[in-house]
Order: sequence, then structure tokens, then C-alpha cells
Amino acid sequence: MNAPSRRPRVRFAPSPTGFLHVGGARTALFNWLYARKVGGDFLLRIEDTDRQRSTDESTRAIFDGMAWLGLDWQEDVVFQGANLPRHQRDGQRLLETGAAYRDFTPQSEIERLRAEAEKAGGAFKFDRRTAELSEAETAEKLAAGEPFAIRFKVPDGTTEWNDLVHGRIAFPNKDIEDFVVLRSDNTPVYNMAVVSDDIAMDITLVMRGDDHISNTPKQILLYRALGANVPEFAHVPMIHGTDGKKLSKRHGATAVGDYQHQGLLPGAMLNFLVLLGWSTGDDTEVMTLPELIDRFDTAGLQKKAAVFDTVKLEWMNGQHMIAMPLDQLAPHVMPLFVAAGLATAEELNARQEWFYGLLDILRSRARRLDEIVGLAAHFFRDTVEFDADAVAKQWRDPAATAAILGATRDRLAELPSWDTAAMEAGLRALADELGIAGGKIFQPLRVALTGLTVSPGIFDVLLYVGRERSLTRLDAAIAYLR
RNA sequence: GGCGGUAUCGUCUAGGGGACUAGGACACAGCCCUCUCAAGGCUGGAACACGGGUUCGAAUCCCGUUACCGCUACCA
Repeated sequence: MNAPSRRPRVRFAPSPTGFLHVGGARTALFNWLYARKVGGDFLLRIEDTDRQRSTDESTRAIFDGMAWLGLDWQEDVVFQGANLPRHQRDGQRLLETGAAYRDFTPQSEIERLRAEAEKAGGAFKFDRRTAELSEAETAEKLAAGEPFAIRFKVPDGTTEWNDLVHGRIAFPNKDIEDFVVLRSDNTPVYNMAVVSDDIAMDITLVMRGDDHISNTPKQILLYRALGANVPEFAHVPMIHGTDGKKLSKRHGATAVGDYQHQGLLPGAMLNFLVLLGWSTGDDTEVMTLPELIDRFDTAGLQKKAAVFDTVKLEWMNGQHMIAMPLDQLAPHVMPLFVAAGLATAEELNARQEWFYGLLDILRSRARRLDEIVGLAAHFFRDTVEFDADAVAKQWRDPAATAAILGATRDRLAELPSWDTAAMEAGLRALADELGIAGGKIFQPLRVALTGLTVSPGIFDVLLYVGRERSLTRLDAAIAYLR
């Protein structure tokens, strides 16, 4: 048990061997929220001990992903590789205290035994007796410079802990083999390095994927042998693809960076992710980050793996786009407008009121940020392209349509002011005069203004296209029809 | 094979012995609103893996079966 006075400290410890995976991001989020909620520290440790697979590029991708999501950490990043000397000292200490022993068995011999056991259909478990040597034999081998690994001497009994998500989990120690802590080249094995680091970082709660459940008893044994406080553990479920298998490249985008580029809001990503394996206990789903911090509780953690559903992710994004204050939404979409070549940041800032208003009429019609840009494009262009299907559907009778558009144009040109109330009054009156339904004016007008059959409300379109350009577009449409 | 974990609508989940005719959300269908499309509102179909117990009573507790997942390395 931990001394209750210890400051809560959690960590996220990814290996830099790819990109920041959504599963990893969710684990990071849970840890981050926990630290925020209880007023503790959230630390980041890069587990770069696998030299072959670790890359600086991956490390950068992790930083980028964390930054995009807004998951910041306290203190300096810990690079596991830099702690090699301490890992070795801790492993050595195990040997000195008798908690571990030297194993001179050649690795090739172990591999042979293992292969044999597997062929016989059984499981190989290292037999401590095969490594037993007299003191004289040990001294002799040592003097001869024979290589050895250091193995942990698993004691009798049962190793158990009270997992924050699963409750009590127990492993009979007889099922745990004497595992290597220091290889014959003196490098630490994963469990050794992790425990050494978690002790040094004073971690009080280890919250990680449940694929680590079977590592936990080994780690607890290590903490005890090292005379350290055993932290609490919380093993959160995995994230699966729609086929129920572990989420992988086959399922499409698995890196958080992919979603950033797909036009997702970090707040929506966070909100969606947190709901995969956690719930508030009531029906609340759409939440801002402060609300998430306020409501987060490990008691709401789920045991079952969750399927990553991109459709719901996009719905969540739509909800966030609608609910967000415009001045918070704008910075997320502006770069996309600039990248699309529709306007420069300066131009957008100069017309901020117009731009925010445009975002406002478009955002409920989009699920992703880039969709807003697509819907907005024609508001920035001088000419419109008339979509063939739209023309076929709404301009069936060219002569009659031209007449209606002509009358519409005149009425709009006469409007005392360019506001939606005046437009509506004017055009509804025109419809009455012509003895037709409003839609008979609005629909052809929509095609004239946007080139499409789908758009925001027609008066908003007029307002945001602007008077001059609206009239120009009507002229172009009439010319097209003749 | 051994060990461990998990099991409620297609998906995310609520529920923790009686409030369950099992609630919400996404998706789907229909209706409403309406100038179109969204958004929004309403309605509908849709689930307790199976078998035994325990109990007056089980989605809920226990056992078993099945399925799925993870671990089973001198990988991380």
C-alpha cells in the first residue's frame, strides 16, 4: 500500500516505434485526466531501449500528437535509454540481495529446450535447478569470463493486486518462470527497465493497456525485491477495429496525426476517445475538456475492449463544431482556407465578422473542418459553375426560369437594405405577385447563386455572397439560360 | 497447450438482486420543422453468449461451457 501522503504521479510511456496510435493517445488521455483531476503530475517517458525499432522521427510524431491533443506533461521528458546505468545497478542489486541469480546457460541451449518443449505440445518454463552451480563452479566460470544472464528468483506464493478497473487479480507464482532481468550483455529487459524507472519517477499509479496484465505480477515482485512502494495499477481495455480484431493499419487511420489531417478537432478526438472505455455513469456524451477533467473518475473505466467507430467520431466532431464559440473554431479552420487558396489569413482577419458569420451558417452542415471549406468555396469565388444535375433539376424550363430569375434580380436590386428580413419580404411578395410558391423562386435562385441544389438558407446565401456579386451571378445565370 | 482477462442492441454504453415492459448515444427507417441540405424535435426496429446453481426474485451473485483478446522471449 502506498503512503497516502504521496503526491499522485502517473506517466505515459510509449515506445517511439511508429506514430502516436489512437490507443496510446487514449491511455495518455486517461492518465492526463487523472492527474488533472486529482492534482497530481503527468509525466512522459519515451521507451527507446529498442535501438533497432526506435526512431527520432517517431519520437517527434509522439510529441506532435500530444501537442495537437493538448496533452502536456510536467517535468522533462524521460528517455529510458538514458537510464541504462541505473537499470543495471538495480539488476545488480537484485543479485547482491539474493533476489536473483546468475544463469550461465547458453542462450542457444534455452532456445533448443524451448523448441523441444513446444514440439512436444507443452510449454517451456525455465527450470531453476539447471542453473544451480556450486560456489566453486560459479567462481570458475566467472574467472573464465563466461557470459551469464541474471534471472529473478520468483518466490513461492501468490502475487496479487487490486486493479482499479478489474478488482482483484491473482497469479500463482508457480506459473511465473524465473525471468531474465539483465541479459548476458548486461542490458535490462523490459520489465526491469520499467520498474526501475517507475520507482525513480515515483509513480503512484500505473495506468496502461490491459495487454500488460501478465507483466504486472513480475513487476510487483521486482518492486518488492527492490524494497520500493508498489504503485496502484489500472489496466484499461484495448481498442479494436470494426472486425473485433486489434486496431491496426488494415482498419484505416490509426495514428492521431491522420485524424488531425482529416479535419478533426482535437477536442472532439479527445471526447470520442475518452468514451471508448469510460463513461460518466449518466447519459452525458458531448463534453469540453474542462468538463472531462471535472467528471473523470477511474470508477467509470470499462473492462471490455471497444471498437473504434469513425462514424461516431465524425458525429462527435460535428457536435463540437456546432457547440464551440466561433472565435475558438476559427483558428482551426483558417489554415485550411489558406491552404485551399481561397483567401489569405490577412484577408480573413480583415473581414472577421463576415468570416465568422459564414462559418456559423456552414458549420451545422459539416462534420469535418475540411467540409466547411468545401461548402464555403463558392462564397470566395467570382464566378460559379452550374452543376449539370442542378441545372437539369431546377432549371427544366430555361425560358420560364430566366423570366423568374430576371424578376428576382430586379426585386433584389431594388431592396432598400441588404438584410435577410428585407430579402425575404421582397421575394415572398414577388412570389405572391407571380402566383407561385416561394420555392419556385428560391430553388432556381439557389442554383444561380451557388451552382448547386444544396446550400444554407437562401437569404443567408444572398447575404454572404453579397449584393453586388449576387446580382452578377444572376446576370450570368440568365445569360446562360438564353 | 498453460496462465490471465473479457462477455448487455450492428457499434459506444447505463445498470451492480426487486424501480427492467432493460435506459441513452451513434448508425438505420419513418414523421415533424422547412426554400434545398444539414442541424434540431418526435416515433420505430434492434441486446442481457449458453447451461447449471443460489434466492421468494438474477442482466446483476456463484460454477461450468463457449467465443474473443492478451501474455507465455536474454522483444517492448
